Amino acid sequence: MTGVPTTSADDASTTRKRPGGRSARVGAAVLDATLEILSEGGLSSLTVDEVAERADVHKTTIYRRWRSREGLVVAALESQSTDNVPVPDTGSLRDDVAAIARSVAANLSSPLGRALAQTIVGHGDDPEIDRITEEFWTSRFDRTAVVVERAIERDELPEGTDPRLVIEAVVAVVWFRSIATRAPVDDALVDTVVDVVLGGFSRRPEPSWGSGGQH
Amino acid sequence: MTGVPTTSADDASTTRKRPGGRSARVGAAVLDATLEILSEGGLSSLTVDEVAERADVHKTTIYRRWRSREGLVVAALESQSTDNVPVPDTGSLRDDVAAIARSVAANLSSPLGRALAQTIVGHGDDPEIDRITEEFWTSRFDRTAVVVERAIERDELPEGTDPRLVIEAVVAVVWFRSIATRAPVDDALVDTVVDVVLGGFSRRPEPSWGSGGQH
Amino acid sequence: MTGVPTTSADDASTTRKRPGGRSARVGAAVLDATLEILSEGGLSSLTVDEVAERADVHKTTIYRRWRSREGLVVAALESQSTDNVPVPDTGSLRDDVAAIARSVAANLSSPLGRALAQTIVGHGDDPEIDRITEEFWTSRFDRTAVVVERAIERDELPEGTDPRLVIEAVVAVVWFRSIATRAPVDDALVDTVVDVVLGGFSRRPEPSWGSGGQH
Amino acid sequence: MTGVPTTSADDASTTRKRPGGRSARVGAAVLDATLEILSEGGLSSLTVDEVAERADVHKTTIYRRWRSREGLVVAALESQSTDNVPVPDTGSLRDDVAAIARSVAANLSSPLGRALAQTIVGHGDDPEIDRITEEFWTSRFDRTAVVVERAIERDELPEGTDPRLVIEAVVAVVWFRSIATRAPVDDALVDTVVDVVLGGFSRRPEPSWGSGGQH
DNA sequence: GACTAAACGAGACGGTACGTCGAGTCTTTGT
DNA sequence: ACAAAGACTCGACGTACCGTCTCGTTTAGTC
Repeated sequence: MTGVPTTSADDASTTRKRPGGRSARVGAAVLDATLEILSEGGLSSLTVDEVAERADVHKTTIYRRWRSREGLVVAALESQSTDNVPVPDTGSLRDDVAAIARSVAANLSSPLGRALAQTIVGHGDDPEIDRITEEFWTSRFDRTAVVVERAIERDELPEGTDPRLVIEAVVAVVWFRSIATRAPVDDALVDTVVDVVLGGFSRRPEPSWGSGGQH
Repeated sequence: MTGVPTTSADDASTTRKRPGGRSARVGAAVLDATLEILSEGGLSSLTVDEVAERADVHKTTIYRRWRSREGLVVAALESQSTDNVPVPDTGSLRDDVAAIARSVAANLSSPLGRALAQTIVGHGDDPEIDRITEEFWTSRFDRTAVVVERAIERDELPEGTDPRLVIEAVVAVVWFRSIATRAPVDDALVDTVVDVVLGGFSRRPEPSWGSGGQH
Repeated sequence: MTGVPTTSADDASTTRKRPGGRSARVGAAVLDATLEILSEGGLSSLTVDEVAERADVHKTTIYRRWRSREGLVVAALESQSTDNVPVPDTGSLRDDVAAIARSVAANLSSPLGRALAQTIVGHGDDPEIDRITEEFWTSRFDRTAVVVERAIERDELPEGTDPRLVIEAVVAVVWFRSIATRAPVDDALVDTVVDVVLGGFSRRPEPSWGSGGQH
Repeated sequence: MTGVPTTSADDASTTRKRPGGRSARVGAAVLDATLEILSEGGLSSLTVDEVAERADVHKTTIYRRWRSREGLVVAALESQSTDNVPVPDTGSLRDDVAAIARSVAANLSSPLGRALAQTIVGHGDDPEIDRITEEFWTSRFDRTAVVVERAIERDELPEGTDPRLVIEAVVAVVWFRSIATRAPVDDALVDTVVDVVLGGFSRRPEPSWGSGGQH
C-alpha cells in the first residue's frame, strides 16, 4: 500500500509461537481458517464447525481454546489486525491523514474489515469484547497520533491540539459512511473531509467565534 | 406529528385497511412487543417466539406479515423512528447542530438506538435492509439540512456548502464514539466537534491552503 | 407361543393413536426406529441421532417429545411391552407357571428384553424410571396372579398364598440367571425351579418345620 | 462382619509387585478413588477424569493400566469384593441361608453393590466382563455351597441336592427385588423365601406330584 | 553410584454423542 | 376458505466424557 510498511514481523506467523509444537500449529490453522471464512463470507457465514473442518481440527479443540464463536472471531481478528496500520510520513499533515483515512476505508470495504466492525458493534455487553475493542482503538490511535504530533512540530497545527481527536474526526466520517450510511468513500470525499477537519483544527485556538457567548 | 395533519385520519398510518380491524390490532401489538423487547435487551435478545408470546399472537401470524426476524425488527424500528428527529431552530448554527448531535447521541445510548445501529451494521448483503437504511438516512439528512440552509442564508456559512456533509461530519463522530469506540459522548465533546467542523466549513471556500492542488 | 393369546390389539400399532395425524405418524416412526435399533444392537448402541435418521425425523423433534435418550427408550419399551404378557391357562399350576417362566426367559434372551433390563437396572435415581419400573412390574404381576388364584381355587395351593410371591420366586430365578449369572435358562431348569417353588408353597401353611422357632 | 472370616490373602493384593513401589501406590490410589466415587454416586457418576484427580494421578496413567473405564471399574470392584462373602455356620440351614441372603441384600442396597450389578447387567457383549462375571459368581457360590453341604450331612436336606441351586433360588429373589423390582427386601421377606425354597428342596426327591405326566 | 528402561506427569487432541436454541415452514383443525 | 395453533425441519451451538498422542521427567532396579 503506502510506502511506509509496518514493522512486519509476520512472515512466520503461522508457526510462530513455538515452532514445533502441535498446539501452535493447531492454533494457527484455526485462526487462519477463521480469517479465510471471514474474508469469504463475512461474519454471519462463519460457523465453528466449518472452521474446524477447514483447519482440520476438531470442534471440541476449538472450544477448548476459545470459549465461544465470538471469542474465536475476536482472536482471529486480533491476530491479524495488530500491526497492519500504516503510519505514513509524507511530510504533509494532509497527506498523512488522508493516507490513514484511505487505509481505513480500504479496510472497511473488505469482508474482514466489516467483520471486525460487526463484531465490535454487535456486542455491547460482552466485557471481553469491550476490552479488546478498547485495546484495538487505543493501539490504533496511539500509533497514528505521531502524524499529528509531527505536524504540530512543523507548525501545521497549533500546539495543544489533541492528536487523537484529529484522527478520529476524519476516521469517523469514513466509518460512518462505510458502516452506517453505506455510501461509497472515494478520494474526493476523503480530501474534502480532511480539508474541513484540518481547517477546523488549524483555527481552533481562537474559538471566540460564532455564538459561544449565548450559552 | 408535524403541525400539518391530514383531516382526522390520524390512526390510518398503522391501521390502514379498517381502523378498528383485528389485523391492525395484531400488527400494532406485534410491533409494540418488538420495540419493548428491543428496549429491554437489545437486538440479540429478541426472538420471534417471544414477540409472539408477548403480543399474544401466533408466530405464524408474524411470519405471514413480515418475512423474517430482520423484517420485523426493521418494521418496528421504522414505525417509531420516523418522527423523533428534532429539527431545532435556535437561530444559531452551532446550537442547532449541537442539538442534533446530542439528540443522536441520546438515541444511540438507548437500547433501541443500538438495535437500529446493529441492524444496519449487521447486514451488508440484505437488499431490503439496504433500502431502508438508505431511506432512513436520506430522510434524516433531508430534514436536518434545513438547519444548514438557514445558516447559509444567515451568512454563517459560505454559499455552496453541502448541507448534508456538515451534519454528517458531526454526526459521524457521535456515531463513531458511541458505536465503534464506545467512549462516552458528553457535551464538551459535542461542542468541540461542532466547533471544529463548523470552523472547517466556514473557511472552506478558499481551499488554497495546503497541497490540495496536487491531487 | 402358548395358545392363550393376549388381548392383542396391536396390529395397527404403528398408526394407532390418531389415524391421520402427522404427530401420530412421527411418534410411531420414532418409537419403531427405537425398537428396531434396540433389537439390533441393544441399549448401548442406541443414539438419538440414529433414531432420528431412521425415523426420518429431526432430532429436535425427538427431544421435544421425550426429554432424553432414556425417556425415549422407556417410551419405546413401554409401547410394546404392555400387552405381550401371556397369561396361560392350562389347568395345571405347574404348567402355567412354567409357561410364564419360559416366556420371561425368552424375553430376556432377546436384545429388547436385555435393553429393558438394562434400563431398569441402570437408573436407580431417576424418578421417572422408578415410576415406570413399578408400573411395569405391577401390571405384569397383577395379570399373572390369576394363574395362582385359579390354582388356589382348584386347591393346588393353600388359601392365603400370596399370588405375586409365587410368580416372583420363579421369575426371579429366571431373571437372575439371564441377567446376573448369564447362565443359560433351559427347560430343565425351569421345571426344577417350578417344582421347588411350588413344592415350597404347597406346604407353607405349616411352617412348623426346621428351626423357625429360634428367631 | 460375621465371625466367619474369609481366607484372607488380601493385604498383598493391591500392592503386589513390590510393597513400596510407586506403581503399587498409584494402583492402590486409583482403585481407592474409584471405589470412593462409586460409593458416593454410583456407576453413572464415575468419570475417569475425576478418578485421576482424586487419586492425584494422571489420566494417561490410568489408561496405561486399565484398558477402559469399565476395566477400571471391574478391577476396583474385584479388588474389594472377593472377600466380603460371609460364610455363616450357625448350625441351622435356614439361618445360614438367611444370613447369606441378608448379606446379599445389604450389599445390593449400597451404591457399590448396585454399581457391581449395573456393570454386570450393562455389558452383554464384552468378553472380559463375561469372564469376571462368571468368576465372581462361581467364587461366591462355591464358597457358600458349604452351607448346604453341611446341611445335607446333617440330614436337613436330601442327598443329591444341588447346593448351588439352593443358594441361587434364595439369592435370586433378593436380587430380583433389589435390582429389578426395587421393592424393599426386609427380614420378613427373606424368612418367607428361605422357608419356601428350603421347603421345596426338602421334599424334592419325590417330585411325583403335580401334573408332571401331562407333558 | 551411574545407567537404562519402564512408568508417570502434563497437556492437548480426536472423536462420538448429547441436549439446546432459534429461525422459518408445513399440516391439521376450528370457525 | 382461511387463519390460528401446533408440530416439524434445519442448522448451529456448546458440552461431557472417552480414549489417544507426544514429549519430557521421574523412579526403580541393574551393573
